Amino acid sequence: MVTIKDVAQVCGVSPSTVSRVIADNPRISNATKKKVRKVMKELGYHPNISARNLVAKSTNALGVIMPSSTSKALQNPFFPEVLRGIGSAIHHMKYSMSLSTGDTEDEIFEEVKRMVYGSYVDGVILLYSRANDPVTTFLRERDFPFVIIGKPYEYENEITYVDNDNIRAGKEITEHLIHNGHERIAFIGGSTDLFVTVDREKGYSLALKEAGITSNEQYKVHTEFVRSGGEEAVASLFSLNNPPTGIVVSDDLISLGVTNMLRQSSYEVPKDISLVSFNNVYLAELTQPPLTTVDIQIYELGIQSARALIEKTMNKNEPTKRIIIPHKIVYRESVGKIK
Amino acid sequence: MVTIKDVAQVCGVSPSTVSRVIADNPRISNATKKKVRKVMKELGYHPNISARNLVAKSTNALGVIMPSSTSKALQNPFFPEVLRGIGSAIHHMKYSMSLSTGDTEDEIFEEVKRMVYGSYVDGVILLYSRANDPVTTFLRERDFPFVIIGKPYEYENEITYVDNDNIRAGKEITEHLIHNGHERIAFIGGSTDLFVTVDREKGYSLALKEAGITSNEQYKVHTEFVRSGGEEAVASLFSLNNPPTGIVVSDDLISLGVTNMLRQSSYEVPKDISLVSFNNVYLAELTQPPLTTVDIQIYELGIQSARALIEKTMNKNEPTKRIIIPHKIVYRESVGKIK
DNA sequence: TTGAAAGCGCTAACAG
DNA sequence: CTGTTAGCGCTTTCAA
Repeated sequence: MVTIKDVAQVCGVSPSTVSRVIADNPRISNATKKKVRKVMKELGYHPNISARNLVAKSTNALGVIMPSSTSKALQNPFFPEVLRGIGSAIHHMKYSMSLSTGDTEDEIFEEVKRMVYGSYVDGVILLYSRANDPVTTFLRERDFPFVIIGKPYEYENEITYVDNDNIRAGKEITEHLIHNGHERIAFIGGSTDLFVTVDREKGYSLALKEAGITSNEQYKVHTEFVRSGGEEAVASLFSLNNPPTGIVVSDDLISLGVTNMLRQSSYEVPKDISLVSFNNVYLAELTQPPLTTVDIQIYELGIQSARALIEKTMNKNEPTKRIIIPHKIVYRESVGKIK
Repeated sequence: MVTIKDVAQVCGVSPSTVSRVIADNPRISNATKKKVRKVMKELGYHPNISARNLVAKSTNALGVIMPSSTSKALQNPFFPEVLRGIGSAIHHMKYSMSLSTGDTEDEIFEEVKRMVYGSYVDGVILLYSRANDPVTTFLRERDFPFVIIGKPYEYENEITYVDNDNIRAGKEITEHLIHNGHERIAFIGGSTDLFVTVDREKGYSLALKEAGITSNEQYKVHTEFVRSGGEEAVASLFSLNNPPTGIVVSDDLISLGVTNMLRQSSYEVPKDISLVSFNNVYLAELTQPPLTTVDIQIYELGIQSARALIEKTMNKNEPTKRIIIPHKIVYRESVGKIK
């Protein structure tokens, strides 16, 4: 391995001079800079990160924590897409990303501790937001820089987070159904442990209320991402006296499941029933019919969270921020007009 | 930050003793070990990784390289699933994972160079295999430890890789169609730049040949993951004089698209046409009907690649290996009997 | 504009 | 069984 000393020796300068050239220190003459750079290239010199990190007491790396993967939820295309966003921001800032996937809550917590205690990373991005999350508490108590993608359960004002305005998005997409003449509108969501679900449902309720439609508890269904149980829940929706004519589904992946249950019961979208959902992952245009869905700009969520976190690591008392990424509705063919 | 010296001082021993306790060196008395450990806990001591890496000249970290994300292919649930596998292996070995997503080939190459030159990682896992890949060449020429998930394009005997027996899998799944009476069987695959596609198609051809079915070039279609163009390709399949009664599709995600094109043309699966594919991602059971597909054990691909790579980094002249992960066919409802 | 020297936190001979 | 010492590769005062 070629070190700073080797370069220095060949150049006939001191190691510190070489170091300064690397940092592009303005107090080094252009002549020496040029010479040193030439030699660095010739010898194939590359700075050793560990050595640099040791003295700098910082790693220029961010930790990214995936949610517990006990459920199949991780197969949601949401994740590769945020990772891409984070990756892009990180690349441009010359940072690196340390990824942690953990099967259980404990495993995740362990990994975070390793990252933080071992000074593996300068900050952490949480790809989930859960109630009573030991990780969040840990990070908060240590005052270790972190951001959440999604809305924090507690201490909302003390935690920097990047999210969509899910209430508004939920409202708007429901209104789209209303504008198309729908009045009997159901909501199918994932676990209520997740804030996204809750917020999107809030928006749904709000839209109904504003439109003067009385909401119907029987129209609200919560199901896991996985098949099991989901079918019955949806089936029950259609055994009602007044089955819905439109459904707001909280996630494209769930929509896929719903579409198919519908088809099994010989309901046709959008003729018999209209469907709208959220995320606009690649799948949404692959289904038949393609889904009208809220594009939440997943990639951008990734970029912004990484940027916000990097700012925080560079300046410990950067103020807490709440960054809301705009959404937009993508109109496709899953919605029909009533009457 | 509490260092080894602090612990040493409080314990009244030398730093090296503390270091040895950390390494659980057998030549330290149990008494001191106990005392030192107690103090470490009390002071909240955690070893500094950068310092350790500097002297150890190794980082206990693996780099993971995603394919270029210009195409939407990255949204394939395949990726979160391999990452989980890798993450699991890595966690148990107390390694960490540095993830690189790059938009362009150049960006990817840059990141790999950073990882390798900067000694960020001890080895690299490539989540793709492409012809004329500068990254592969770079790694090979430097003799830097790496493994490929998939089959290398060149130097197959010199590169450790983890893959399925895609030819056999392709053969078996095609035979399943044949056993159900199908003779006019088509193949729809992704880009032929990918070895997976090629191998699975080989298996398909082989099965036909063994069954004495003459293969038909018109039955072979290649389409990108993305919608565009895919529809026409499939449509052309059904404008033939003798349209197929069964289709082997090289990826569950493509299957999803195909199913929907089929439905658009009022073909019903499995009544009018049978469909089989590969990967068994979560989606495969969410479609209507659920897909008969080859489970390639993505998670296991991840685990094994990480393990193989770690072995390699620990022992530079660990022999080159080819690790084949067994597949199994998951029978669901997308296949019908002919006659 | 450059060099000398100290030190980041840890490990590993070597010595005892 | 434990301490002393040197050094990993880099940055950064301080001095010139």
